[in-house]
Amino acid sequence: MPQTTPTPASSALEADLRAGTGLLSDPEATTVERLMQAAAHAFADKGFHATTTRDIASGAGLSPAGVYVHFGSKEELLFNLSRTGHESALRQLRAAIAASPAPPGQLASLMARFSEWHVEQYQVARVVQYEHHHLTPEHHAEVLALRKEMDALVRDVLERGVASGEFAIDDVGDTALALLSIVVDVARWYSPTIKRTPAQIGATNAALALRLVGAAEPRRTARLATDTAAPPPDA
Amino acid sequence: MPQTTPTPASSALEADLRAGTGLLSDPEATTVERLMQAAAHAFADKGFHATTTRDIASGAGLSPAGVYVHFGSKEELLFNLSRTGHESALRQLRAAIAASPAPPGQLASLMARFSEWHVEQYQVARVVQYEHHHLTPEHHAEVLALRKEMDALVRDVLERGVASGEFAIDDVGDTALALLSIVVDVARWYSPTIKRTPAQIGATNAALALRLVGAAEPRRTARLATDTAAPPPDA
DNA sequence: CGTAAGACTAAGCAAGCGCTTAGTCACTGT
DNA sequence: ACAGTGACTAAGCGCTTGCTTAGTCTTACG
Repeated sequence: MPQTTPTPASSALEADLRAGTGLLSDPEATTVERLMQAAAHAFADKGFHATTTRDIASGAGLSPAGVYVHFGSKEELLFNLSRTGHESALRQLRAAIAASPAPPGQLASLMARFSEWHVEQYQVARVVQYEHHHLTPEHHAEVLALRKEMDALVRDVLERGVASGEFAIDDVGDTALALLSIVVDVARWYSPTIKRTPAQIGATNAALALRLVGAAEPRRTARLATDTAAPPPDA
Repeated sequence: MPQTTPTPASSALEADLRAGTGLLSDPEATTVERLMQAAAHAFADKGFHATTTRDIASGAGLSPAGVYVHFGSKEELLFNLSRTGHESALRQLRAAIAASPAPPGQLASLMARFSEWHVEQYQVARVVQYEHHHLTPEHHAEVLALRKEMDALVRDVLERGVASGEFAIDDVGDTALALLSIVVDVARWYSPTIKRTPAQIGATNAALALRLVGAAEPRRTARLATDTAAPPPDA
């Protein structure tokens, strides 16, 4: 049985600030931070199982054994990344909802900020959205609780908007799921080679959300697609 | 260099018909079909790299070496699955569009049938949507061409709806991406334990799509969520 | 100065991996 | 009757994997 290191976690606020630092780990960062960055990069790029502990070690500038000074196993590294990532995402959601007094503004702000988070932290976001089922059952359950909280926050905004008459939708659960699909899917299709800025993507998804709940500004002029606007569907 | 078997492909029409056959491979099916089913099951469940060729072999009722009688490598198995899966998806899309004369009906039919496909073939759909980047560059390029076709079909329906004045949207590319996000994401959250039928999910997504393009039936009564309707966000 | 603790590496182990080899068996055509 | 063919397996090869061990170096502290 492996001697499990007592699970370091590196200030989650720091993690929010260190946004898109690029391919090679920041040599100024602590070793634990560099390991988490290297793991996020590799897990997002190739997936948990295709990533070797040697990939992570060399990405952080360590020998293969250096990983195990700080993390008891590869799965523990994934868990730390996944947990802090979910917590970071939840913080964004809560802040976005708090930034506006009424459901329509809350929904717009929520979609914009959460989409921007998926773009700016797209490596972490990919791990959060697509790698959590490789966790051990115990760790998976812990992360699932955070995911349910995220879902509940979105549903709550929708329910209050329906109650106030500002939203006109058929079903809160279905609509919440569709809204989250639009955001979560950003982590799948986004690539740094895409030219749209995080703010543009956020604004687009906020506008789409308001349409979906029947709270969009009255009417817009229909406009045919120009080649300048649309992103490629795949990298 | 490995002696590559001349790439069997098993009638794609057959593949469409054999929908959700469950966990264990159909013993009536041919060996190639059983291998593809076992691979789809394992790849969807654990991902390409976490799946061993021994998993696939035993899932198809063969010894580990039996796989290599029919496929030259594990990647070739993924490629066959991915290619026939993309072709099957494309066929659904085209049939859905052909089933209706005007853009609103085409969009509704497209969203409904494509969503249903993601549910009924959810193991294949997961491989199609989430495993294709594990292909070799050559094979990846081939399925990317099929993916671009799928995207083009959706955009075409939107553009014709905008041109006819039936759709009122801000940007065709952004809207097409959001619609595809809603459908593709079905493969992520769907699980056979969920109680909603494929037809229900398809109808929901068709209705959401019509709202999103501003072509929904005039107004609906706002209705608060009841516990009976909404699916869980995770398995 | 001595020593204890922590961060790290060189080397390597056992297990599991993708895939191959050599051969068996059932069936087909002549 | 028999050679040929294709589907399949038992055994295993060479390599990579996650992780461990034993030890070095640096820093902190009495």
